[in-house]
Amino acid sequence: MSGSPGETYERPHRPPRPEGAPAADRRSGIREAALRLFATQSYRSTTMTDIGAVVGMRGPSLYKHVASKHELLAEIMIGTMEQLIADNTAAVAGTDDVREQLRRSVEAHIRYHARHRLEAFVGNREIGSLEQPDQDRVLARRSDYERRFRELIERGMAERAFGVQSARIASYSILDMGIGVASWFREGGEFTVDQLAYQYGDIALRIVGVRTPDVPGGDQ
Amino acid sequence: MSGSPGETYERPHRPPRPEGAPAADRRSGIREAALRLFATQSYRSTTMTDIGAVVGMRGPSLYKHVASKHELLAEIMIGTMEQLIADNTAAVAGTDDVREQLRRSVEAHIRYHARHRLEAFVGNREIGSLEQPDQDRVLARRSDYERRFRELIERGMAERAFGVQSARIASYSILDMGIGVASWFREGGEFTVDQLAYQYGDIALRIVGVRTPDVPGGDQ
DNA sequence: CCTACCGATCGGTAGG
DNA sequence: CCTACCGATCGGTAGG
Repeated sequence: MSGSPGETYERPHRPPRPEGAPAADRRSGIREAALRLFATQSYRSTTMTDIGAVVGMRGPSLYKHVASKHELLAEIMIGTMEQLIADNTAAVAGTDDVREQLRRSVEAHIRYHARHRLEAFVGNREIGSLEQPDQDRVLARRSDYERRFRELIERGMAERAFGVQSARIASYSILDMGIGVASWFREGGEFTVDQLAYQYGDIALRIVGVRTPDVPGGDQ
Repeated sequence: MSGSPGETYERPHRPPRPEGAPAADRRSGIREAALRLFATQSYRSTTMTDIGAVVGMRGPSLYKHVASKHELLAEIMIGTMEQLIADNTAAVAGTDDVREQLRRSVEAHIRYHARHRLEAFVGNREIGSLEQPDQDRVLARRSDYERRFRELIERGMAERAFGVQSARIASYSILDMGIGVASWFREGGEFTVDQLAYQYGDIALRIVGVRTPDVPGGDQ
């Protein structure tokens, strides 16, 4: 729930290149640098000079590897949504039980937001920075992703496994609490990613009305 | 959970001033215009010319009413946190029951995020755009606000009214799902602000392990 | 409240 | 991969 992920960078004149770094890694190195800078300074405030400095070249030299600054943002954001959708597909594949599918969906959601904090953070803050047609591409994938959770909850309702006042609000609340994880989670803190995922799985089940241990006054 | 709040503006050459608008309203009009533009285009992408166009003057003329563009952002963000804290103080004042205090705190949280979507949206996205000492001022108020929820949950645990694995995660999940409301809520949609607040109050109670109607299979 | 304008910044291109 | 540089933008000031 705090501000943007904070790190510090140095920006020497002609520096941090491992000399003989394979040209193939160039592009992914640039993407990683861009991601870090977009997350900490915002897309708009990050300059090509900034990105270049991290990977050890001048701003204009980046155009040998990428078409534009916007392309870097679009790749990050579309890749993020594709990964979330793929993870969700894998999560629900292993079982037919709607409770277990919800738990696994939420755990995958949390795991992604904890392990790929920067991607998730940028993905949620920079939607307005995307130009068309990339913005629509990302929004379409977001709708798809949201729909999976809503329909899962609706199925749980139909099977009388879940009980909520509104499947839409239940799904938003579950998704939004996961999104929040990208803002405050830090590896090496009080909880591991796995512990976090499990706890949020429990919380999601409680939201849809499934009984979980740790009820008030003991585990009855 | 969608993108930024979308509206459209016109930017005529010398336009939308009600002619004899009281000079006292000038400043608040400018703040409102800035808020809308910061929310839809981001702080960084909003120019003084943009803001001036909304209130019917040239960019440089704004400096007769405000000290800087940054001052507008800082006022919005500090004001947002102060209001949230004041609302929370009022919310817990009317009762001693920890369940009822949590419900009212969450309802106030949701109400603010639904009624002041733009403030909340900007308040959560533009923290990194704030310069010191304003950023620290806002972060200090955020910590205060978060602590209120965490300590309330801890009290509920001590009184055996609540049962959670981690008060910190429970409070983050509750706060974060409320923050999400600012992204997707639209007045005139499926739910009124009051209905929304009530439903989230229920969800929060479920998260902390308090039984609520609409359990699976009827209301038990 | 306006025009003129300063000083600085930035994405991207040219042409090695 | 670099330097030089274009064209455009922007916050803010000067001086009415």
